[in-house]
Amino acid sequence: MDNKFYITTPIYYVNARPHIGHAYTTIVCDMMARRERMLGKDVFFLTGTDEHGVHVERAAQAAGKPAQQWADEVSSSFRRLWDVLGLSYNKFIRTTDAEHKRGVQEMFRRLRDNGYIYKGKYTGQYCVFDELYVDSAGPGAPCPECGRPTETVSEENYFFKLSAFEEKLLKLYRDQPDFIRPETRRNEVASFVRSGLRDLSVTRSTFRWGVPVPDDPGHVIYVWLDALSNYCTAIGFGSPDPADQQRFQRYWPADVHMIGKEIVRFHCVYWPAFLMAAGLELPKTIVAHGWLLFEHDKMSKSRGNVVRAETIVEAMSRDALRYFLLREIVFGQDGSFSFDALVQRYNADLANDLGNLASRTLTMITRYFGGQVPYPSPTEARKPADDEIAEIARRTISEFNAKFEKFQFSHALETAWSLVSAVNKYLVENEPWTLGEKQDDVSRARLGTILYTSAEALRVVTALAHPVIPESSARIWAQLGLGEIVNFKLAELKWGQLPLGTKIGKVEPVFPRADKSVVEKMQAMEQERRTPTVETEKKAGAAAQPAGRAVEVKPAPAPAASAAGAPATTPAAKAGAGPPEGKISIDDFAKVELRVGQVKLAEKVQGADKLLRLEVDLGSETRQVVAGIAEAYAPELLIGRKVVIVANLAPRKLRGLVSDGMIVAASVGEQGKPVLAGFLEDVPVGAKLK
RNA sequence: GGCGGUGUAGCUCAGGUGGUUAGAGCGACGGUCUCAUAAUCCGUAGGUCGAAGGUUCGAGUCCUUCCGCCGCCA
Repeated sequence: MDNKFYITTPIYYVNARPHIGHAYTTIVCDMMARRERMLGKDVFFLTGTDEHGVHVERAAQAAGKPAQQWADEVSSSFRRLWDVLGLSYNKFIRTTDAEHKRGVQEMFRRLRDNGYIYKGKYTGQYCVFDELYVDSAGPGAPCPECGRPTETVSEENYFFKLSAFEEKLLKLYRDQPDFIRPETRRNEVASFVRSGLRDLSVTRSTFRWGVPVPDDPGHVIYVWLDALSNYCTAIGFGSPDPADQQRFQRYWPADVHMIGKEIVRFHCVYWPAFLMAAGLELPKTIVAHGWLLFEHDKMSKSRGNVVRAETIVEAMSRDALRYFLLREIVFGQDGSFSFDALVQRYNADLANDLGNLASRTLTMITRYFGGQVPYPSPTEARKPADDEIAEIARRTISEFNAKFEKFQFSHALETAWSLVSAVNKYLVENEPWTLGEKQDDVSRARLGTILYTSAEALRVVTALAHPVIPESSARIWAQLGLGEIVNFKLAELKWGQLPLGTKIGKVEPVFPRADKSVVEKMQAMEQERRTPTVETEKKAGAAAQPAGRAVEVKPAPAPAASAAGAPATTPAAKAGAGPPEGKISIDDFAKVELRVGQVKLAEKVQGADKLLRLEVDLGSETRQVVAGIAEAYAPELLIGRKVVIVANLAPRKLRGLVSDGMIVAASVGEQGKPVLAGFLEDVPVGAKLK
């Protein structure tokens, strides 16, 4: 078997700045890359940025910058973050790189030469915002992605014969069950393909910011074909240079494409179809992880927090963040992040368990044996407890590796920590400190055995955990007197390799305990860094969707950005010279347009217990508003009622319905029962509140 | 609406092919030790395993229906 390992992150779309969700994806890959390197593989770890498309063009425009300059700036902010996090990527690709563009054109040519591209005419609905053709929809129908009205267009495009791959893809999913992980994603993809594939439009002529189609520069290549090709172009595909070609031969196909669950379809349907059409090998496996959600901060008013990785690194450490993400979140599922959970996990596992084990073990070796790893007694001073630890360690190594192979990172770490617990218990039960007071030979031999056992177990855990906590594990390793951990061959790890008589290094705490003030510090840092520009999330500011452009439909961080997310979660705008902490200025309030409206129609939303669809007359116009008040108000009782509407809230889609505005209500009691705002005197429809 | 998944202690999760009193970690509470980062270690927490039926000598573990949540698709 060949000895290479090629792993990729998605390339991140540069219409928004990086946040902890992007960091999560990339950290997982970094950890896997480090582990494979430790196992002796020739690793190529790729990440980068996706920089074409109308969103970028638009974001740059809003910022008053040329598209390339905008892309340069955002791309470098990603790169900076990866460097702050100490990630070990081998290459950072940008889709605006000349080599990449050349490679994409080569990919297009191959598809065309192999007969999978044809020119056709599309007439139908198109969402300009998402660059998306909406099939089987009438004029003006809402975009399924963003809810904005679609436009009717008729244009000539190049199409890819995706329909020709239906059977081949289904066969692929059958024959290679690990092609898509986890299984639930594979089921989704298979059922999608089974329902029939349409040919895919793979060029656009409505904007310029992209890779031109070879021999037909009036068209640019659709962003997905452009973006996905990065996995090949980054390692030399499409280059005339023999060295590049050799590199491509060496590393392709990818061993792992790591992606977020929102871009599964593109990677598991389109990408393999493109590759088959181009006559290239398919990646070994595509792994979709879940999203990182942010818990509401219970100590203050509920509000959505977008946490930045830099804050955690600065207030705690890189390893604290890495450990948390990999241990706390069950890989593949959505996970929730909170500062409290982070600190708690750090203290419990890293400071109290592992850190303290290192500290107590190494201190005793220093004190009782002058800093030299003692000899374990072969016979007389040996007890069953010592062999039990050795046995647990052996089991831990194999279980840890098995879980890792199955991408069960959190469970693997749990397994490793069970060894830490066992050793802490072993120390209490065997009381080496009591033996340390005695000078007789038997006591000395017993003491040596105990401390050797403890130190050796510490070594095993440290080696296993190194990919996850590279810096602190390196320090423990050095304190054990073992030199550079990166030189260690993980494949050879087994019990009993700690050299006897090793002179241990200077002992110092690796994981200083974090107290509550660290949480406050991080919260304050986030508060401070939060700019007046509110970058909102699609899903009520709750989900950080790390990887995909498909859902990164945020507007650029433009000056006048308004909240498009959950109305209740708008963080207080804060500027250096602004109003006092927690207050807003009259100007801020003036941004909110509140108007009196009259309910003309109210009905339950199918399939949603809490939602009502309302049509509200605002005087000048009638709006559709979807409100979560069905449990408190019967629809028929609302008709004719005058309510207060937030009139300038960006439209949002709920259960497939566009909600254009928000109804104002008090939230009462623990259940947050809504009580609609109203007036004691009669007021005209359309009146503005101020 | 179709398909798929899921619902186990306060929280996060384990619980192949059904079998004694349903588990772990964290948190909480009480206690202990003192080598160690006020860490470790021990004990306690009494969860109708979403609900109701069914199959079975026996079901968290299989079947049916219902409810909740989630995903994909339409």
